[in-house]
Amino acid sequence: MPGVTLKTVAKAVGVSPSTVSNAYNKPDQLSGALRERILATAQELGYAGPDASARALRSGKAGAVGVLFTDKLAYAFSDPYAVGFLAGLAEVAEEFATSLLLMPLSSTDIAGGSTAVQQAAIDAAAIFCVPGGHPALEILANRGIPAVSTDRGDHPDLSWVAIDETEAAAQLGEHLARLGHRDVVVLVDNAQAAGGRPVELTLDEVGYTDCELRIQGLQKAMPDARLRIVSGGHNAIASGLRGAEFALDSQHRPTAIVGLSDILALGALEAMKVRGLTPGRDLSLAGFDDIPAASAAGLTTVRQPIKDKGRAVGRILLDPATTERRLLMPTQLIVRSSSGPAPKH
Amino acid sequence: MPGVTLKTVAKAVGVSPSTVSNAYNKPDQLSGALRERILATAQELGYAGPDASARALRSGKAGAVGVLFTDKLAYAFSDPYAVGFLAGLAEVAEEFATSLLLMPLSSTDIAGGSTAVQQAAIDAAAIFCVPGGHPALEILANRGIPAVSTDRGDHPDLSWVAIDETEAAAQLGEHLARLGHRDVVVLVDNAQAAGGRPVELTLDEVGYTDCELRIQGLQKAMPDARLRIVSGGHNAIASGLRGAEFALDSQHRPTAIVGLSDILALGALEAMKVRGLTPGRDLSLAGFDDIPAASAAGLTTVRQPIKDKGRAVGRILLDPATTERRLLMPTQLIVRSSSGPAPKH
DNA sequence: TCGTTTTTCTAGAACGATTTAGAAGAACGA
DNA sequence: TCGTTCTTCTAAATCGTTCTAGAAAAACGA
Repeated sequence: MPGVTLKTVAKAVGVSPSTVSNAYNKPDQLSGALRERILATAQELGYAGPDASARALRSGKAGAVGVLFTDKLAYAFSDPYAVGFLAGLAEVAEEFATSLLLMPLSSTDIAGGSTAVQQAAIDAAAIFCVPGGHPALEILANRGIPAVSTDRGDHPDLSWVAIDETEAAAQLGEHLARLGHRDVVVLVDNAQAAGGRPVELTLDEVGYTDCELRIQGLQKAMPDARLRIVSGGHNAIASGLRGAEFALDSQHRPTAIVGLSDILALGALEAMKVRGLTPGRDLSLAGFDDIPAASAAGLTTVRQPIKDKGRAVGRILLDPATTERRLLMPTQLIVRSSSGPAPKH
Repeated sequence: MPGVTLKTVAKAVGVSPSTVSNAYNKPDQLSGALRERILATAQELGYAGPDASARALRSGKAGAVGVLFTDKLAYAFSDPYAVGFLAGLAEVAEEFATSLLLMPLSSTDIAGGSTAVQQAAIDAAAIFCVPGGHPALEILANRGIPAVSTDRGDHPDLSWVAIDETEAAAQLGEHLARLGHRDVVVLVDNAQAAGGRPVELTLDEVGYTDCELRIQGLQKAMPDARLRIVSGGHNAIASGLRGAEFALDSQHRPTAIVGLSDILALGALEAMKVRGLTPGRDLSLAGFDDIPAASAAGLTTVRQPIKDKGRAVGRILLDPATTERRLLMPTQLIVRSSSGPAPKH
């Protein structure tokens, strides 16, 4: 029962440990007959094959790619956008017989060093929407683990697969400007408001670079508009709902609300429903990402090819044939019924 | 740059490797001053902390829980039901600072032993909808890795968190029987039909135990009904669509279609749309799981608490305080507009 | 002051494999 | 027949930790 190892098998068969190892890893290094005999004996002894950790240590390959998510891991699964990314990444991982290691990013004790980012046995890492400058990124860099981010970073070593955030937002901004919108509230994901009370933020307080760029893109495309940044908490329907309520109940009511993710925009849609407001007529609403639910809800949004993004990250990490280290994916403005002309004052 | 290890640091500071190890893992085993000094030197040398594989090898703990999915990994993400499970599991994993290792289950070469199930460095495993008797399960058992399945297994060692499949299906069966349905097509996930051509199956060919139980439950609750089992491929919208088309175009057209997952039922809904059939009037439709899209589509279904299922699996795997090894979760019939009285002949 | 306990640190043996270099024997060509 | 090339297998070193004892020094109680 206890401790059946390579050595045990080797002794039982009467060969050296190296040979047993070869039986598993390099079948052409030994005669077929012997290999059969080794495998049979192993089976008989209840040996389940080379130990994963030992192999990883000696050979320096873990056979797994780490995935780092913003904030709570459980949280990532509530956003179809994140799930789509994962699906694309998983597709490539599967192709290369590599596992995906989802690492929780508990910010507590990150200095102490007992986090998953420190401990995880991985060969490479995919970084999904983690704000630049996050300590976890430094840890990865320190460990010498190649990483690909979904956000353009300024660090020269970092690879990324991203979109032109500014340009994408500008497309949407132009659309809204053309419709005559001058008062816009932008809903963002923000930890400050996670307690439950919505907050209004300055551009500097936003935190995520991609969000900042989107807001700048919007502003650039609608120079005459007044943009306010509001957050109702993390990236979730409920946060969008709260943020939109805050915006709708404020003194100066906007004529358009832009969620920096469809999830947030869908939350805002709920808030409008409660108040009996019709999207596209009483108030315009737009999102980002174009998740499946967006089309069902008639939400104007900026589509990004999320699954392809996941695939591309996977290829950079795993496929030696891929030489491109930085990729800009196309985006597309999808106009639906939730956006319409600004109501005349 | 090359090979900075515990030893390097130890030598630099002038202490033994054990002490450096303790500085990281057992801070109370050495004076604070020395610890500070060690950590500082490590930083200086660019040492990123103990190597994951080496630690895993020596201590016997990998800090990760494996997740095994039916079929393609990329595939799992297209089903909100699977995603919900993952979310619940991730929640608990996060609590215990444990990573989640998603393992591809490529059936090729499973005998050869080079699969993720063989190689993965994991302490425990969650098995999601993998049919009993699958070789991967045996491998896990062989490796001595504790596992929890989402299906009731007959193996005495196996833990599980499941639902009473028969009873859950019987609830739905009674509902349909009461509505007067006598001709029912059951849509199932099946690899045989993955090529694209829908097939009609016998109960024995279904493969998945949980599906078999559901069909038996349906039959039990509607003894007078004629049940036909049809598959349009794997668990996906498109498969449901193809399976339903096959059923609707067949000689003996059913008055009700039951998808053994909401995803399959939603596919059937598409097929009905194309043909201009109104669910609940021209044809009744029901599913399983109650994913978010089901309520939006007005789909009658059997709800199961999937996130709780994930959480429970996580607790059994990770929480020593949890002693229960087998759990039956409650289910609930959710009647919506997609089911109605069978049209009079 | 002297034994006893506590704190702080170390030596050396695992952990379970893979890898490198090379030995022994078989097969081969001329 | 002899030197050469394969094929098949092995010995020993290593991968980078953590663990088990136990030693040395410091603190303690009486």
